[in-house]
Amino acid sequence: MISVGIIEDDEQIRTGIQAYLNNQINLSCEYGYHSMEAALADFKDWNIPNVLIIDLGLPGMSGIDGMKILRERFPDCDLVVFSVFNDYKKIFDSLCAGATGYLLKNTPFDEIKEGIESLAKGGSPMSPQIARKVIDFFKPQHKLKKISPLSDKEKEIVVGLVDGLSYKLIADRLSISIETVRFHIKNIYRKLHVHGKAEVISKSLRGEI
Amino acid sequence: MISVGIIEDDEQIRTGIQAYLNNQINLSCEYGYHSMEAALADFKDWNIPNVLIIDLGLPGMSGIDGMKILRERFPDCDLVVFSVFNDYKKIFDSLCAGATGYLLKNTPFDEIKEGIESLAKGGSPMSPQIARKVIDFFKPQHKLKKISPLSDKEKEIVVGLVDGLSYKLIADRLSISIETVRFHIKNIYRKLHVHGKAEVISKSLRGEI
DNA sequence: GAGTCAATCCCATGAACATGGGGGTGCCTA
DNA sequence: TAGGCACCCCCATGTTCATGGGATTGACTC
Repeated sequence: MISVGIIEDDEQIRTGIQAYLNNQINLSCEYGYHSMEAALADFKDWNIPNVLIIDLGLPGMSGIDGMKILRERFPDCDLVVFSVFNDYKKIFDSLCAGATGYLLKNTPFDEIKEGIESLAKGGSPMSPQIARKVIDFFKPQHKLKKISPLSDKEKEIVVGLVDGLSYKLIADRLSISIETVRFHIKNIYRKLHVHGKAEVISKSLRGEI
Repeated sequence: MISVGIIEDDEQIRTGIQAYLNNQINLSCEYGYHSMEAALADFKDWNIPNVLIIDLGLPGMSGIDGMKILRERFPDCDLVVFSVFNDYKKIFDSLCAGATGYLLKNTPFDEIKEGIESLAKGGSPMSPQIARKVIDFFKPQHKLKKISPLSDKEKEIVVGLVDGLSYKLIADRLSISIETVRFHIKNIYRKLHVHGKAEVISKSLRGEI
């Protein structure tokens, strides 16, 4: 028997889901709250469901802020976002806050049920649109590739800088003179509008090159 | 009608899936290959399925390397990994290579079919275990937080370094003397066993602090 | 075949950094 | 209450870096 809770300010939705889940043979949903504050006040180590369905657009504390606290206090409770939002920011903020699933509000009841069961089996329920966006996060981004104004050689030099090498060591690694390294770095600085290797390393590691 | 292709060296699996998919009213699976090389030789702009199911452990060119090429040449063809591997490296390498879905080899035929349909609707089919690992990627990692040997002030200084500031500017930002900045940086270098700000920036941005 | 451009080298100067020493003041904890 | 630790400041030395000027070569374009 999986114990489920729901934090959702729309009473109709909340009670509807509670009623549906309580009707399932393997689920119970005794925990229903209209706000994150109410939920946090009620939960204790010995009084916490296995799974929490959380709306993002709550009055008072937001679902995302709430999840950070919940994740900290009750790491064994799986958090599932239940929201109308499907934009990147909301999705990634939720995942970074500790959500283990993300279902859109148009998800049919039976799929919510399946999602909860999937959680128990080590899965992560996501609406299709959400899954696609999460996957897209890893996709190579060609667009940024071409805007790099650096030549191949200059990029090699940047790698050396990122590795923390001195000009001398970069020269040795690339089998060129230290003067050539100097020359390239001058041009790198010009192209990137920076004035020191620290900024080059930052830009590089942040993917701005 | 969705056109599907499969690249899989195990003939039994390949023909089995082809037969099943061809039996579906809304799918066709005319493209079957035993290796990535064979597939790449056959595909043309006018001769490419909508969806490609790809095994990772192929003889010759690996599925991951192949996907990189496919993604480049045929960006409109959705790639779905079909593999026994469920380790982080394989998963993320696949996604970075351009996979839009990832199904484990124990996936029943009907779920493969549903996955393909989901793709067409903008979804990203993933086996539950895979979805969980992808989601976990975003989860906050507390464990590394405490091992940082740097004091609070030192961390502030590191932020300044990462921002590419000179000692003077860091001093101004923190309202302390440049000599104090020097002092802290000396200690930072000692603690991190490095000998220059470049290495500090690298370590910091790589999450090693 | 003149022009552009990346890449290779050289020199010089001032600024910034790395590293080694000194001093202090507080706060906490044994 | 002494020792440890984080924080604050100062000095001196040598190294590395940033930036400006040059010059040459080969490849590719027009």
